[in-house]
Amino acid sequence: MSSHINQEPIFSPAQVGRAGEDIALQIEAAILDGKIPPGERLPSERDLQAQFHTGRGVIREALGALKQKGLIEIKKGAKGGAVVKNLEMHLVSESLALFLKQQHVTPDYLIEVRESLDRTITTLAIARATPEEKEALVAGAQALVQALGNPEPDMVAVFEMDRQLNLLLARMTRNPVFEWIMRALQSGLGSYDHSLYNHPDYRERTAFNWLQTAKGIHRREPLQALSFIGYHYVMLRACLARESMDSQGPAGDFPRPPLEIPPAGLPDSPVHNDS
Amino acid sequence: MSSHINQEPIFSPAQVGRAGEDIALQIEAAILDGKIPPGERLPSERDLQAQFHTGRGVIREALGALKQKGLIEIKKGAKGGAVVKNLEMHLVSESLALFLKQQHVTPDYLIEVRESLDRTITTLAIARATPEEKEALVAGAQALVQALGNPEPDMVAVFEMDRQLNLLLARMTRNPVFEWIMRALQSGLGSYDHSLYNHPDYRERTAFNWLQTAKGIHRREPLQALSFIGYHYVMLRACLARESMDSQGPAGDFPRPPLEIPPAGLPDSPVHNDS
DNA sequence: GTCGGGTATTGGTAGTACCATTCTGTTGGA
DNA sequence: TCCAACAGAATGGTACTACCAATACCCGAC
Repeated sequence: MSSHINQEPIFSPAQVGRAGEDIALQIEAAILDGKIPPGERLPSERDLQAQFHTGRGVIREALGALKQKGLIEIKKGAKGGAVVKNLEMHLVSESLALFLKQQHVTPDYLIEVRESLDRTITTLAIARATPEEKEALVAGAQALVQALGNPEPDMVAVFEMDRQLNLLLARMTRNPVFEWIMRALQSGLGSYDHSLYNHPDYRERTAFNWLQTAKGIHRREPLQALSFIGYHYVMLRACLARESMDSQGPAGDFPRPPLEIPPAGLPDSPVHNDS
Repeated sequence: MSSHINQEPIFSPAQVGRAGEDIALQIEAAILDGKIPPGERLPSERDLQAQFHTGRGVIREALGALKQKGLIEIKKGAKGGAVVKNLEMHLVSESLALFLKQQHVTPDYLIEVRESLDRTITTLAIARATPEEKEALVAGAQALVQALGNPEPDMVAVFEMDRQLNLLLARMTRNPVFEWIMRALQSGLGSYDHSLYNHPDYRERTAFNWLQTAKGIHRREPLQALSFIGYHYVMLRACLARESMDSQGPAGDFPRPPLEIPPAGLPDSPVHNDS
């Protein structure tokens, strides 16, 4: 049953001292070169042990490293073993999240990056997305507004709708790299973004602002869309600032947050609808 | 010699079936909670084996995972062992870079993202970097120009200088997330960027353009700096287009590249020097 | 005081044995 | 004929032992 990799010995015995890493690198290279396509099974640990002329512990260590990187998936039992799988985004995100945790990165940093990315993404989306996608974006934003109109909104669903809207927007750039970075940042930002929907003061304005952004994109009005994007981040920063004050100073009836928030209810009609 | 973690048993025996992961998670949590600060040594593998009531192989697997994540560093010999270290950014970036590699992203996508990122980074760097950093950037660009003035330039050194300039610029934003993304994209872009220095036609212009960019940042002239950034990517795209034509069509004396490149030798004096 | 070797500690590798899980094929009954 | 239950094989997971290799430290000879 060692005929999965039968063309010729892809792998060669490892050097001493770093056998585990060496083997992991060889297998990783074979995977990235496409010699072992996703879905294919690697030989069993005992077969690899024989191929590499090493102990099974070393093989397990190497496979463990690849599993950690997300390159393979290991299943037990007969017909189990290591299967090459497509890298999933969430692993990349996890790696970033780990880094952000240990470095104690404040939300400011993430918000800044996301705002700049959002601006580029919006511009590209206007230029490249199909009318159907733009309409889907507007429809999604309208659904978000509607969901928040409910006096007892399902917040989990709302968060997911927001997330999907962001990803759709990123996808509209026709550049997958934007979507990947966006996903990674989203998992890092996560809860911060949610706080915007948790405050009743910001909730409706945020959703309505999303709708305006979508409409701006649909009308192919970059400057308008960018204005709404900016307003989103103005609100997000103010919301987080208020939250941190709430948690530190004596909660209750302190003055309004330092950053003055424009009044709610941006008119829908003033922006001319005939494009 | 098990007194490094002597307050109380931080760790508890692991459940069966996923002992390795379980142990890795426990240690990781202890590290991220700050119970084991960076620089501290973990108990030896044999001590951990006793604490967790498990085999040494499992311990090695767990430590290997943490090492893979970059949370610890393992040294051999007496007084060796696993020491907690600060997460290095390049490891985190590697995660995204690995993903980009497996997805076979074309250079177009990466270039687009990098250009938009470069523009934001440049703007922020002008606003936030110290004068010393800006001078260092100019000095680095000058060194690059000088290195390429040599008829037989050390290309490896040139690539590294270019890389370092990019990272310095990203660091000047005071936002580590930009540096993270930059590093990830760099390791993905890598060789594409190098082609700019490999073509004699573009080599000097690229370095000179770097110098102009750095000077624009130093003079706090965002629009000028952005113009030079744009020119860099104009050249990069043209260079890659020519390369792909070279490799496909009959190489030799075909017409000039489709995208007309402005003449070399942008004047240094015309931009006013008195800021 | 300095150099050198011995020794203890610790990670790295090899190998074996056994357990747990999963699939597969066979067998026996309805 | 069909289906369910069981036995067996393949494979990863764990445990344990032994030994090798590198490193730091100590101690004695010079």
